[in-house]
Amino acid sequence: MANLTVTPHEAEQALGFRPLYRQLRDRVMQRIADGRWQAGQALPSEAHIAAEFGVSQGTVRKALDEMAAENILIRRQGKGTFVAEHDEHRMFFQYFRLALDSGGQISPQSKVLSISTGTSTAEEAASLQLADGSEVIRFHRIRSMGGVPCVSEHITLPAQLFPGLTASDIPNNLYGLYASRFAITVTSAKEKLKAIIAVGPDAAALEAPEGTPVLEINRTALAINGVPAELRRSVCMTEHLHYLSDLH
Amino acid sequence: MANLTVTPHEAEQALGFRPLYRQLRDRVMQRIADGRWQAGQALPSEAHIAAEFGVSQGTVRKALDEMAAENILIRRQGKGTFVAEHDEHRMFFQYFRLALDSGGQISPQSKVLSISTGTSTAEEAASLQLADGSEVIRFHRIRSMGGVPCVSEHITLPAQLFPGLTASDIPNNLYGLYASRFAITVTSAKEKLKAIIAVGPDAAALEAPEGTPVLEINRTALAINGVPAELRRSVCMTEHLHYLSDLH
DNA sequence: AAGTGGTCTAGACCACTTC
DNA sequence: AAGTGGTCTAGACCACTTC
Repeated sequence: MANLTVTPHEAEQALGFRPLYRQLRDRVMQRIADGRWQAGQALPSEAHIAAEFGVSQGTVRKALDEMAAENILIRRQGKGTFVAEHDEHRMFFQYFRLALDSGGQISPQSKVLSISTGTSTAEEAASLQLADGSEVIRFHRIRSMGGVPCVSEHITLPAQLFPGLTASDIPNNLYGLYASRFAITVTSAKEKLKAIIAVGPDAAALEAPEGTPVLEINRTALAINGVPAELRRSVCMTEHLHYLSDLH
Repeated sequence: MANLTVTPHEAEQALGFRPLYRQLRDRVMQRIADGRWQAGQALPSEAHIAAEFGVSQGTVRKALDEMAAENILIRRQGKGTFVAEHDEHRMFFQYFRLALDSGGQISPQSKVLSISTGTSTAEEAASLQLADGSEVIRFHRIRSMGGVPCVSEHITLPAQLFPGLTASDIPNNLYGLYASRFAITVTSAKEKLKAIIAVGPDAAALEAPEGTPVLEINRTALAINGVPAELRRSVCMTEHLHYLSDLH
């Protein structure tokens, strides 16, 4: 185990006890991150990995099993261990919880109505854990299904994390863009929902008559390191749509 | 391993391959279910369990680790393995997603307004996977926070699963009652949310003025075996409340 | 010092997939 | 037949808790 940490005793001194299989896990993660082992491809067999890193197959197994439990790897008996493909479609619907009452889950079209930069309000700064008055990027977009506007979205981003973002860059799947261009991987989000009456620019963008009840969703999205990366206020027409929530 | 299934070959014939550690898991589950190992109490040590069931300590470990991952057991190095306490409070808020805008999560008071039995509608039968026209129990209750009505709930139960349920039985925490009195443990639920305008008996029960936007939640709750056990339509005032959704 | 779960190893054999 | 991950065992040693 010359390649990994050292003796248990030294490791203990340095940063508490860190098991071999976790050290191995770190190194496997590194290989995935630097592209030596690519998404969708097979890793070497347990035996090969064990030989290369100088640990037992049992230790390799423990590291890979842990990563499989976190959906980083996929293991298939008889075939091998593969780097998971966080495919676009699945990722998208993980954070898009609106579905048609009739059953289908369809992808909406998006159109950016405005984009601007400015200084954060006290509330934004608090939610994004920024210093007061930090630079933020704001944009407003409308999402439609089959040509019918259904969601009006107001998004606020810390400018520091998204240098050079402009309206022309904005695709339907924002979190894919955040990951590929800004190395910001959204891993969780917290949403607060309310029923309100549509008013002002939202009502206009949604073509909602006076007094229409709409679903307001306030989201804070967190990056992989737990840092808030996005605020999003969505106003949704729910006449033919609903929001799906799974409780476990 | 005379106590567990038999030979691998026979098991294979019977129902496909079922590993030893899973068979052991089943038997441990049974002991927890029949009360021989009670919530909050320690199990015998891995070595004792291994000896009693005639398997290796590694196999015991694999069974217990799996149950720990599912929050059925809690393992503490140096202390032992304990049956998890699915405490009331945690269980309740797992399925009660409404919180005050001001921050606190408070438990609402409940009052049953009406209860009746009848035959299921086609829609209810489909959602509960019952034969058309099966007997169901329906009740309507109102939940209040600090004396202010906030949720109007319409609940439909398959009468077969809840024999002898009457209005006087109904506590604030229904799922606790289902588990303790009817041996029905709700383990997951799917909710569909919409924004609507309060009308009829809901508006009356909520003391909602004409045109008030409210959050409508349609829940299907599933028991441990995956069988639908309850339908619940909740109509919520969200002026000072919001619905919390965590996405991962 | 004694008891608990946690880590790590080495090795046998099995289930599944591919050739 | 050969290669993969999955199961199971036995045993050594370690980290943590309690006495």
